[in-house]
Amino acid sequence: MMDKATQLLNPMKVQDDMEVNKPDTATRILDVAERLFVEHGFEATSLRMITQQAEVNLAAVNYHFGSKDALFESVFMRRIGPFVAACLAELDALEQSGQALTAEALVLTFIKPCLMLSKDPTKGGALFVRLMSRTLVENHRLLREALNQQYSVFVQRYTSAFQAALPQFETEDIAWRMHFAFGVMFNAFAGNDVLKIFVRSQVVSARDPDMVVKHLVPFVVAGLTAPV
Amino acid sequence: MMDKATQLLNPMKVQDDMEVNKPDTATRILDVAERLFVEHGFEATSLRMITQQAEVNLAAVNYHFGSKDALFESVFMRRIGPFVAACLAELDALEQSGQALTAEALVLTFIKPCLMLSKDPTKGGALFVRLMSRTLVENHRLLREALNQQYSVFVQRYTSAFQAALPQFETEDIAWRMHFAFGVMFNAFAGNDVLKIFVRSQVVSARDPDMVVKHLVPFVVAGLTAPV
DNA sequence: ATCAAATTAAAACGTAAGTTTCAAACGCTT
DNA sequence: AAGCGTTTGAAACTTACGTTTTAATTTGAT
Repeated sequence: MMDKATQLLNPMKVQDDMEVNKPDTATRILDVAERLFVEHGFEATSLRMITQQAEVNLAAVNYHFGSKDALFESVFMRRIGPFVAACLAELDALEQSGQALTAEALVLTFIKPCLMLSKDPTKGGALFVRLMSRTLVENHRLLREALNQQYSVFVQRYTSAFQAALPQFETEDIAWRMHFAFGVMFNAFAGNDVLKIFVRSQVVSARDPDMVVKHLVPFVVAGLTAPV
Repeated sequence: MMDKATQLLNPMKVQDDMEVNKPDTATRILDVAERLFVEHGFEATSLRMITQQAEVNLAAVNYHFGSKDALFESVFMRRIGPFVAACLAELDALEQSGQALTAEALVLTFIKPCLMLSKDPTKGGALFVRLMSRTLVENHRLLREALNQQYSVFVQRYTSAFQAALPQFETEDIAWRMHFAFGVMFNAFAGNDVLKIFVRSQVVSARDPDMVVKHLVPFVVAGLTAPV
């Protein structure tokens, strides 16, 4: 298997393809797998569904990724790194800007990357947050280990920042509020709507990311800053 | 197959059992299936896992419920009806009590049934809300149809109530806030914690329902009543 | 042009899934 | 006690899954 670094050094390869802009096999698998994992979940998505829609051979998955488990990990890891990095960059920028460290400003450091991703199809679009959401409830063992080791800094940074922004609250209160706040935000961008179980067409279903943010920010900020 | 009504007329049957308090086959299947569906999801739970743990024969599932799909529907429907009824009863009680129709009071009409269920193992305990949560993201087609027809009144009643409690907001704003509010509440009781993906032990993980409520109510009420 | 490595293709493998079958056991009425 | 509908039990069936194997093909460097 040729590694990514080698591929990037030879971009002419794609020009030889008959079909223009058709990504290589591994990328096509990742793209289709991401969409199907989000739509149907990990277990309900078969390698045959993936390879058919990606127009690649069945064996290509095991050749490029090793196993279905490893494919899922690759799908997830492709997105999580850049996303966390974007959030931390926003945090850095805010802290070094000299602006007041308010709850709203902190919320926006998370929302802006979400919004950016939601609008960029090449970065998985709105699919990524939905993938996170599904991953959360499906609770993959392997993923937990890797994420704990690599991205615990994400929570630590936000915890410190919120403690600085909301000094009037105790650590435990802040933990609860962060728990709720990130929950709402993730579910909002993922389009999870409990009420949609019961009624057919909610206004909320038309999920324009900008509209989500417009209503989401006041709600979350109010929750975070509410008196105990 | 003997129907439930007939069974209830013959309670002596259980007394004949060697093992005391051992529910009948169908109930044992429902109980185990509920737990496994919550823990592993619908697709990842096999009928063989269920029947082994329930100590019943494999064919019993198809005999009593018809199919795995139908079993899931039975598992879900056993809980949703009483839960919605409990919420509506709280709503009725509140509206007829003459108390002020505040956002907090409305929130409590939802939270009290959640809390009640969470503490009653015979009613599925905390499992039910987690089942709702998983069902939401797994998005079963069959279930949607049934729920839309039966329980749209749930959303309608709460929508009317919140419109009365928050007359200063427009209908669309209220729809968004309800969307967020019910999302937080469901996820709180379901124990879904996005941050738990990144760090091993959150305080929130120790999920005492009373603690959840204590922190949840101020957060949700603040979000619902925040100025636009 | 040639050769070795990387990739793709087709087929088969072993396993586990949901479902079905049919006989045995049980429970209730007569 | 007999008979009949209900329930349970053990086994087999069909299908689909993830994976492996082997050969064909393509690719890139010599």
